[in-house]
Amino acid sequence: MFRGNHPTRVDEKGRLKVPAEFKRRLDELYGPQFFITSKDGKRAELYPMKEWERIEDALAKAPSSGAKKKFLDVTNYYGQVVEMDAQGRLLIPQLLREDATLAGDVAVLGMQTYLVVANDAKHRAQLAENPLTDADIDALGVVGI
Amino acid sequence: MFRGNHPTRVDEKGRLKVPAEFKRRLDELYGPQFFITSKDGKRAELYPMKEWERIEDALAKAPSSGAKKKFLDVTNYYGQVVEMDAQGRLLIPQLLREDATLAGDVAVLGMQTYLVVANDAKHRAQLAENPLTDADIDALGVVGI
DNA sequence: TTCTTAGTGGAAAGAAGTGGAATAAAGTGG
DNA sequence: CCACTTTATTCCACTTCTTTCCACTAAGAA
Repeated sequence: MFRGNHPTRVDEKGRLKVPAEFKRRLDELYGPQFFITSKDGKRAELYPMKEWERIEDALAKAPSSGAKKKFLDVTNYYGQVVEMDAQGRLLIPQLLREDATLAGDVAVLGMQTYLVVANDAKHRAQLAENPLTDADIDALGVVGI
Repeated sequence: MFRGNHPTRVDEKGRLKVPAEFKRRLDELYGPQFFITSKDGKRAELYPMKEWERIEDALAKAPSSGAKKKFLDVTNYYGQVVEMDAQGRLLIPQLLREDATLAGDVAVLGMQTYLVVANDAKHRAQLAENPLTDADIDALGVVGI
């Protein structure tokens, strides 16, 4: 399970330095291959290949639907298979770099099974715009939060 | 399985440069022959010959129907058998080039068993017009996305 | 302070992409 | 039916970009 925010950087060549703690986890649980994509074009999502394949399988079994088609259209448009090098860096596709403004300082967030890579300022703004409400929390139905 | 987006170009002669990664996959799994066609005239679909034959076989076994007739009418109207040259380029039929506006920058999307070739700007516009919403994702019912 | 690990920049080698010339094929008119 | 014109295809050679790897710097632990 990936959790928390690990600030890092994207260099001029568009390479993301995977924070050491996440890298260690990834090396031990998965191979060096990832599927990097986006559902909204505003931030990147980094899936270990196995996790992404699991999602593809689940989708393949689901009946055809507009939502499914859209999902594939979007994720395959932004998506690309990427490999992490020995230095723990991986190249973010240009399209994603541009649309999600991934350059310089970025936040890498652990989202349990995958990672989110976001422009820090943009992410803050989005949180401010669309805050978590008491109603949202109630809807979760989980005790102890 | 083909996945992700590999931007490439169609040159003035109407030749599509197959992105190297897809080319490698195709060379290893299939021959240099493809069936290029379209279901809507808005973007091209590129099937390795074997995959297209599989579809034809499945159709042949299906009973006659309006849907089947339409499918054959459209795919055979736009369709053509094409070969990839040693440089990884293949000639897109003129009709398809015109209708789907395939010139200059195009996106080649991996769609598991086949590839989609779309005008980049057009595809983006389509995504913007019809974005993937939280409700869509919820509707998929897949965990871990 | 010294050792180890994390992060960064960049040069060199190799691969990918591109244009266009040469060759072949198809089409057209006499 | 032949010769000529035009179009299409193949292949070579150049350029550009990408990837890989090496080496340095910085930061933190012993």
